[in-house]
Amino acid sequence: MKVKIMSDENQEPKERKTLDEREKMSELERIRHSCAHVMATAILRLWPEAQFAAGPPVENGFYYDVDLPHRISPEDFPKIEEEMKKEVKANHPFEKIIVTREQAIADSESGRLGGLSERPGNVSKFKLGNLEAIPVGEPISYFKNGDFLDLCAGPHVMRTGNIKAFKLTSVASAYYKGDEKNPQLQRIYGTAFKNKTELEEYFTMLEEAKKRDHRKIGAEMGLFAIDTEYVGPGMPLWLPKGTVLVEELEKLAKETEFAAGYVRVRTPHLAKEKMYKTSGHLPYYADSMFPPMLLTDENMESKLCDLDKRREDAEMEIERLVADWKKSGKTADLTEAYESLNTIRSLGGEIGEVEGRERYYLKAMNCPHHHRIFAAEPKSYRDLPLRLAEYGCCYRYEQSGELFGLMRVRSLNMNDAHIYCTAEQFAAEFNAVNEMYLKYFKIFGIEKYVMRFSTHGKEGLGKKYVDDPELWLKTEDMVRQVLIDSKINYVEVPNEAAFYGPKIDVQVWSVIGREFTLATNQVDFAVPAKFGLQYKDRDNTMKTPLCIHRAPLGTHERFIGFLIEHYAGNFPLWLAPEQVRVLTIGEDEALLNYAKGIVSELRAAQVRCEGDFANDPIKAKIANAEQARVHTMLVIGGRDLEAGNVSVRLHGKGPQGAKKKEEVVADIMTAIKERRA
RNA sequence: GCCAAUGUAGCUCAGUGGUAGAGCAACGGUUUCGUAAACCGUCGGUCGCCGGUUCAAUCCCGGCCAUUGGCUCCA
Repeated sequence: MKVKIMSDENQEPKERKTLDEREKMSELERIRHSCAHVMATAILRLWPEAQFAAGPPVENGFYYDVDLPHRISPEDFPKIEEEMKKEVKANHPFEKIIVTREQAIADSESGRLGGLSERPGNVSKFKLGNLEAIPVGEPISYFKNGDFLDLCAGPHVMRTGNIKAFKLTSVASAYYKGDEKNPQLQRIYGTAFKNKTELEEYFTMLEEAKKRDHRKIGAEMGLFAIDTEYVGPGMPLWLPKGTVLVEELEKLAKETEFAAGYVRVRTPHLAKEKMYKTSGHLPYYADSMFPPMLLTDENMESKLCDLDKRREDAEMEIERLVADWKKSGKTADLTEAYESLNTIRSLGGEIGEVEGRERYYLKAMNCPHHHRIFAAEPKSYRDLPLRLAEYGCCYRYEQSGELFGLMRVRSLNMNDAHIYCTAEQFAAEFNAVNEMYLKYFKIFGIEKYVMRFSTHGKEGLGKKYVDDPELWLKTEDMVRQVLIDSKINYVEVPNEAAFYGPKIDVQVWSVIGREFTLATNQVDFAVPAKFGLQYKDRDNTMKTPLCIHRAPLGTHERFIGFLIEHYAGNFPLWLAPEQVRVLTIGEDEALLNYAKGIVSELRAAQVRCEGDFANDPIKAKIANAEQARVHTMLVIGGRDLEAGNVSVRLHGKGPQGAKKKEEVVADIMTAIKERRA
């Protein structure tokens, strides 16, 4: 199962690890890295022609990239594992051998490196490539276990027998050195632990994690559905219970933003091509947008149809002339016919190009629309900061292999807002946005987070993106200062900025260890100018505002996906799709009236309350309610009726005893109002 | 988009070269039960879609679609 996802971080370290850093490998990493060598040994016994590339330890195990005509499938795992066991049992030492570069090159060319023996004609090409990456002066070493000789800096465990517990897990493809231009290799994943118990615990943990998977819980609770046949992949339908989550989040955002001085706007889902040409999104982002819609009027349709017919006729005429020519043997003049065809063809192109044929795009982001709202009315410095907020629905054409439940979708609702401000106002505004993040983290009990501050690379200054190096540096300094001043947990990542400015991504981890980029916060000093956005300053001159893009709750889709796993579907009362269920014991009329009265009272107070008055034993009703993850169950029998009580039971926490009805209702209302955890 | 695996009832899963089963859910009854499942019955499937091999395909082969695990990408 995928534990690390949505990472902006490249899995492969961009910089080579130094030998000192490698020496710091933990015991477990050494075991795993050594296990990768053992796996390579096993694969070579089965397929001696295999060529290996890189085999590092990773977060939950290890992999080794291999090039092999035979496609390894999970069916091959048992026999590979069998060979691995033999190698472990042989208990070969991992011998370190220091060699010269010349020696290493010679051993690669003979096919010896990454092999069990010399393999004439089968050059260890990837090892040769790896050698080139080793800086001059750094010692070059081999590690040898049994017959397997590998170019490797180590470190390893002492002997193959030290690998006590391992299992192969999956196959994937990967590009050599992670570069799309390089050949694809088969990446065989496995994991290893210090002992069998820990290995088993790991797989048990994976099973547990599966139970919290938002896709599973989403289906169980009836939160969302993805109808790939009729709606399309990556475009979730929010079912009634999931919509509750959506609307509660919107309510939270609207209240928070209102208090922070935001104003709300609404915009269409489409815009003309000019919008995205102006914003500069098209050249950078076209692949991620749905293809444009081409608008033609009826007149043009018929013209194009007519042309199609004329073109076909012209082509047939040429065919006929050619056929006659062949048949009769007499030369014929085709010039005229071809000229006619070409004229028709060019007419088609012209019609396609003429004005009036508009391209519309589904919006992939809300900012350009908001910029046009800024532009809709003249602005003065008194209007700033202007904070435009919208839960805007965007569409992104994510690659098919990227779609993943609610976490990576093609239709998304962003908790979006754009803050237009002056450079002087920037720090305070940016800081207020950060405060908002922290407020939300507190409400949801998100303790582990990191803000990734993405800046442009040095070589990118003034070239790749916005051609104003000074502005870049100045803005980055402002952001950095705010982050430092607010003592927020952040890391700086060069080279990953948006094309219009530096950005901050907020990374969080769900309880099952999944990593998410939840929210984003970007500085834009480029696009407002492209749209000619200006305000009149005190000195009566026109100036361009800065813009902060921010989405503390990210998108509904990803945030709710995260929340489902975070809470394992056991939402706090304020979020729970079904907050209260009243369960009756027996069918006495007075009892039913009492129960129905409670349901009405709670619903009148906007509490999501249902009644289960069915003809089932109370045990069954409770089992149903527990399974549906109803937050609060109010069990009512004869005893409660007489005393004016309700017996409270909380989901996952069991019975809480009988209490006065008024007291319970009041407590429910307070817990919801406070968004109690 | 690339590599691999998977696709049987709403859900979880059996199964076979001779057109399919179980449990739960749903529906209809019976049951009147105090904190996680009372009993009986009924309904439910073009075995992902399209094509091929075959007397016969859910099963074998090919293509497509979708999902999953990775890779690449991610404003």
